[in-house]
Amino acid sequence: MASSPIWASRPKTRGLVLDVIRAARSISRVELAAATGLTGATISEVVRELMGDGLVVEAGRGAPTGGKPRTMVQLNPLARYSVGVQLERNTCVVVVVDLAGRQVARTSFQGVAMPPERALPLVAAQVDTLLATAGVERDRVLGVGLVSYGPQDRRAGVLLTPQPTDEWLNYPVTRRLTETLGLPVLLDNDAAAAAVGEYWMGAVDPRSTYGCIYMATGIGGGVVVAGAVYRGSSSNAVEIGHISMDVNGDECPCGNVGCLENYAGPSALVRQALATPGLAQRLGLDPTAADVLTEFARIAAAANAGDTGARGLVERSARYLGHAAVTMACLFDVDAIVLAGPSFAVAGSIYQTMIQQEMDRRMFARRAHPVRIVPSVNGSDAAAIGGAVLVLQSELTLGRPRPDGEARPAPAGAAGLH
Amino acid sequence: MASSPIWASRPKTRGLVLDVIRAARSISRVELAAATGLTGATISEVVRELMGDGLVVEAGRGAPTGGKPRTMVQLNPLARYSVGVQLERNTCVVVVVDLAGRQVARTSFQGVAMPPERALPLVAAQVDTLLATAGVERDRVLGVGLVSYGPQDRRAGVLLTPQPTDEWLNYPVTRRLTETLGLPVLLDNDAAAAAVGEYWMGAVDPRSTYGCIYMATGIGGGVVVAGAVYRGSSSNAVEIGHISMDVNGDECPCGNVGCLENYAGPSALVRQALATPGLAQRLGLDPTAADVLTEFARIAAAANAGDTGARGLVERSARYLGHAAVTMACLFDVDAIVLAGPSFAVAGSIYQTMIQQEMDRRMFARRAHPVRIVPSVNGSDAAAIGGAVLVLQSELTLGRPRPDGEARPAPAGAAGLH
DNA sequence: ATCCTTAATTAGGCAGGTTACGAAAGTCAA
DNA sequence: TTGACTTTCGTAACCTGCCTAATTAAGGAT
Repeated sequence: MASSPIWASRPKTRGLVLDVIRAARSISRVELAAATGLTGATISEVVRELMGDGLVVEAGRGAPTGGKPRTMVQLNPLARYSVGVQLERNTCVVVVVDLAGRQVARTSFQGVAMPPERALPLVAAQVDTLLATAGVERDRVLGVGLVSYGPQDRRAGVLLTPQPTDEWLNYPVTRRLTETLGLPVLLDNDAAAAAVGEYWMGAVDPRSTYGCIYMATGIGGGVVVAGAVYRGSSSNAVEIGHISMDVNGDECPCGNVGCLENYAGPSALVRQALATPGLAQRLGLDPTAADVLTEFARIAAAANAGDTGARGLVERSARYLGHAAVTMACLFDVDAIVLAGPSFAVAGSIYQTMIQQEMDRRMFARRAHPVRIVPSVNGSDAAAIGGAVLVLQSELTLGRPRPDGEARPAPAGAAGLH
Repeated sequence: MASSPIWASRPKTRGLVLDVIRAARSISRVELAAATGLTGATISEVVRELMGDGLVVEAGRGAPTGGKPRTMVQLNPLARYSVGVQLERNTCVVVVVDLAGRQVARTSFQGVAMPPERALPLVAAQVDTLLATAGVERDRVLGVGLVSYGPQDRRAGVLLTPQPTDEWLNYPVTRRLTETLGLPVLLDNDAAAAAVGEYWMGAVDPRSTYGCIYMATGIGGGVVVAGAVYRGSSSNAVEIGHISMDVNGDECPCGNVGCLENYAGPSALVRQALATPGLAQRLGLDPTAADVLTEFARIAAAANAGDTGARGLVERSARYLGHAAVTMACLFDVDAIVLAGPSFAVAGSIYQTMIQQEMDRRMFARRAHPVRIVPSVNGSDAAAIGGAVLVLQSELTLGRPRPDGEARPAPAGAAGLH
């Protein structure tokens, strides 16, 4: 029953209305009409359809206005769910969220740094048990959003990086997971996912253009324009971790020189801390530790606690990130930049303050509007939640782009670049 | 007659069809159906309407296919015109283009570095005489595209920079020109205009995402996604001239440090040449010259001719531009970057070669697709032509966004950033 | 000449919106 | 309490823009 075709008719209008209801949390039909530009008649009908599908429920009356009071409608969070899976270098986070984007279950585990043939069944098992323990019926799950760092072929559902192990390169992750789980699987970039996550949670103005810097082990970026991810030509946009901060800097495995990640990323900070006499011992860093994030967390904790050495490292990193943020703002003309991911979660306030400072100093004169630096509302799990949200968005509010290629064929007589 | 309402009905479909016809130059109805995804019936009707407006004409038959031969249709270039006006620091270029984007008249003059009250009437007079001498009837002119460097409030039609003189800041340029000329006036960024100019001329794959670096006195940037300019939150996106190339670099009036423009821009090169002993005399540079572009042209000419000193300067500039291009490609994920504007027109091949080299070295490993660096098909006047093209695009192929604000009001219950 | 193939037009229908209007449900003042 | 007024929401009738299906047009092959 729940698996009735929710994309039955007029998918675009339904999606638009659903999106406005979500953003407003609770809204009346007249307000919906004003917000969407549709008429009351159309709204009435669309809302009735949505209620028929159980996606939306009426909830009380609005404030008295002198006439018939407005009846408010809101999402029925229990109507549908989606799963977000984030693959980091060695850890994996799985979340289940409801229609409103709220987390209803979460688990995480280490040890995915193995070939996909062995890792993906583990992931699938975790998804299965998480859904079971959370008591979520399978036919109410819209799909799985799989997010990861690094370049990828989103359409093909394939990673273009030989990490964590060589076998991952070009391995059909999406297809494999779809087969094992029996659920639609979407692949996307972690930072892009974190960015839309903010939108879905209502943390940003829906009309705005904003960016996101996502920092876990590496540094990624995403930009959202009016609720949609900026994709570029191959969905590998906003690779902010590998823009050059110094034309004379060290060569990076990526091919570029002086990459941001090598100055400001957690790996770089841990390396710098280990190279600073005395600091490593004082913070209890383990030079042989495999997990960069926990080592970085120690540095961040020390910086927060007032350790001068640690704070110096973090501030240096923040200054570089500030410059990168200015570059992002210059190029994308954003209203705000969200800081998301586990590494900002442990040292967010230092980063936020310093990046905002750099932004105000470097951008102030040139623009009518300021650029705000804000922490993510989804904290450490922003990417996984964002992955789940991407599924919600693609299944509910976008105009149902069929997964089987483009609707519109290539213009026949169009010339290539000559 | 020519001023009949060309946006009569189904503006979106008409725009789409017109755009495909333009891109293909000559195309049959069946091919139009395939390219747009519409059916032959709809295409028939739309094409008939377009022919009724005189925008499109039948032109011969297609190659035999075994059945009834296809009748080809193409744009009627003489049906409509538009005007492009580019304001540089001290010079102004005015062009008239036809529907196909081809230049039918051009003029340029110096001496706009005066208050707008005096400069704009001059510009208007030039537009008037250019239209008159070209023999273009006024009611066939769709409008004027005014393009300029620096930050601007595109909606309000106002420049946000106190250049060339203080009075320009916040002066209602668009409104003033509209009044004097009696034609619709659009304000836009010169680099963004140059970028769409390429699209309209059929120089790029219509489905691609590509960037443009525009270099006149300063350096600007633009990005086009599927034929539409990437705008960001205030239409001041892709300010590539002011991204930082060195976190320890000199402070720029813009507020940032180590701005690209101060390493690689023509002003910087002229300054560097004047500071190089012997070079200034050898190239015949005038330390008191007001016009940077002609001085830069001397350096470029010498570099092309093999002067080692001059070539060194240009190559240094090209290397910096190469790094900036890599940053642009990293963030926007573009297929190609077009080099446009007068400064590339005089030293294009050196720049193109070196920027392509940097791109291949710095980006190669990370992506499935390469990024091509290509010269503009519109050469030195790319921005002015682009300005005219923006008018064509807005009047003909876009879904006719009325100039009086947004069609869709703000979502009522939507929360701001909290 | 007749048939086959492909192109373009015509005719009719449906989806998804619109405007116009009326019923329902409240507030407010006499 | 009651009638006047305001506002919401649903229904009815219509309009636009596309579709499908059938028809006409214009070649080539047999």
